[in-house]
Amino acid sequence: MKMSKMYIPTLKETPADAEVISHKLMLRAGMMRRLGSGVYTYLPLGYKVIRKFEEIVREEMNNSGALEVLLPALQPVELWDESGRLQNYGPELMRLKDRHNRDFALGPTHEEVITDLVRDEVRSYKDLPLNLYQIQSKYRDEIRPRFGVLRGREFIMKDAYSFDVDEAALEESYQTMYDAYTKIFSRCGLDFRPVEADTGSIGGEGSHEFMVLADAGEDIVVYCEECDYAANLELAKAKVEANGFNEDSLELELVDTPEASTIEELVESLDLPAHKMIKALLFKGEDELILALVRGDYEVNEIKLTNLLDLNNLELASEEDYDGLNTVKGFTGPIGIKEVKVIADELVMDIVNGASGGNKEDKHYLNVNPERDFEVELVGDIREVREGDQCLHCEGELKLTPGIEVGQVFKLGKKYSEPLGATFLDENGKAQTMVMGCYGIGITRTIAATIEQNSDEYGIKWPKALAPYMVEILLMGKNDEVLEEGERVYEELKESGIDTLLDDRKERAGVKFNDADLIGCPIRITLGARSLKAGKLEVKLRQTGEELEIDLENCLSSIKKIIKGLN
RNA sequence: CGGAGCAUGGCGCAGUUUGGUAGCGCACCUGGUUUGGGACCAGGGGGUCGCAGGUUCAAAUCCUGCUGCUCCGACCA
Repeated sequence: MKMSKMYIPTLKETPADAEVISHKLMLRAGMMRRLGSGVYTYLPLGYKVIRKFEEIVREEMNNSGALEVLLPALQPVELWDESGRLQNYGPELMRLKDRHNRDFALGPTHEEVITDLVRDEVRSYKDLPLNLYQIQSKYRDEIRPRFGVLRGREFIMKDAYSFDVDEAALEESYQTMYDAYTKIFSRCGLDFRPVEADTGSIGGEGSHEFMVLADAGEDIVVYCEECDYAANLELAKAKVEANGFNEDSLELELVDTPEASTIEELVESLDLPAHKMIKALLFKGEDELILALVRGDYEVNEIKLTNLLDLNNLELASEEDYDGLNTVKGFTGPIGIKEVKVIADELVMDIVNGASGGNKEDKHYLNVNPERDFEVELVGDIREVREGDQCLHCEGELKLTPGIEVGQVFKLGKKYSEPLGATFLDENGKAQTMVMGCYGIGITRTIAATIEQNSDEYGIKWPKALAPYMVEILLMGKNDEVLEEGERVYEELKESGIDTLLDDRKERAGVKFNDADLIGCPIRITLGARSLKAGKLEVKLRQTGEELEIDLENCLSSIKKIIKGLN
């Protein structure tokens, strides 16, 4: 493509409302523009990158036996009612009405639609396994869209849905997708990790997220330094280490702790280490209050707590919720509290002579011993893993790092096939419920994640698989020889299938260099009178900054060689 | 939904306190000089000052209401 015929409106100044690198650069490089909150228009350059990535996804999906379909974005709300997700998904669902006042939703995901299709079409076990996928715009009415395309309200996703005869077959489908995802993100040159993940509102029995490691990430990846354990902080587990308190239990004591209600203040005023404190947090479940206990040096992990109690909804209690519990906010503890379900983290249980809230203004208990001094209804793992905790599977230490979720695979089981009645006849002519899996990749989000991981102060540094153009040729000066030679090299590269951009604009050198850095094609060729005289081409690699000269004569083979060596 | 802020040409902003001819930089158009890291000179086009009311001789500026957007939080793939 010739720059003079292309439309790449680069910006010198950074748009004011862009926070993260990918957002700034996608705007500045002329890839996209904002239409409304969380809604973007993709310009030719941005769309070209999207299509490159979609092609990689298509290839790997097709190779793994999945079949591409196109599903409607516009979906009758009844389907969501039928699956039972209408309440659950609630406000995230983008709703609208047609002229007859019928309710519709713009699909945030397509489990219902695909299951509806398959239950009507697939009758026999001979048609299974089946894996259907689609790539299209999806919608989520985000509370707060942000970070450009990383959290938008309209975004492009690839979603695949597998249908199997039983759990064992699902396991195979799941593994196939897991492997395909690993291939896809590897081909993109991304630094990523598959991690164990919570299933959230999609539901199901097991899940992995594919995380691109980047500071802009909204998730926290927990990984082991020694083995390959990795999980989202939402459900990451660590080894239970004994507290090792070798002391006799002492008599319970109520002491004054004026103005001390945080753990730090208590460590100070009670002269007791944080790991001997019992931190108590009051939560509101669906129809009961829950007092969650963790050791003072840990935080409560709400997702673990929610899952342990098998709830759909859990939130921190409000001021009013404390009424009638025989306690005071800021001094809440398990001893003598009423009307609440007490849930303790496993590390709390072997605390000896600890401290807990006195349930009275400015009072705390000392020499608290679980079970002797208070009862616990349920003990489990409800604490958030900390950096440095010991790995559950080996002797290694756990590390925490931010990550961007670019893909997630789920074993759905019968979560949708059951309520929607997706059945088939087995070898014995008996009706069986299909076992499903679903597999998503955020297309536009992956593009942004790639930029988060590949940029510098001058612009984007595309990995070769996603680069809009592999090579950009900059023409220096306007003498005819430069133009002709440039055109010739451009045609030669193009004809051999190398996606090439020719900057033939009547711009000054500095403008071209800066735009080239911003757009970030992996290989930059500078062609001017100077090098032409020497029969050379100047090549600069965007990823490494490496500069080299190649002979003009057989530049094609040199370029091909260079491309092979790129990431 | 709670808190904070913003809305003036395509982009970034000033002007609002103290009401009186809408301005600057970038971008754009024309001509000229330049031409290997975001040139210079001259000329030019483009804005219902977010929307609706109100106060006033006069409103970008003061008052009321609304809308949109951004940030922090809650929430979320």
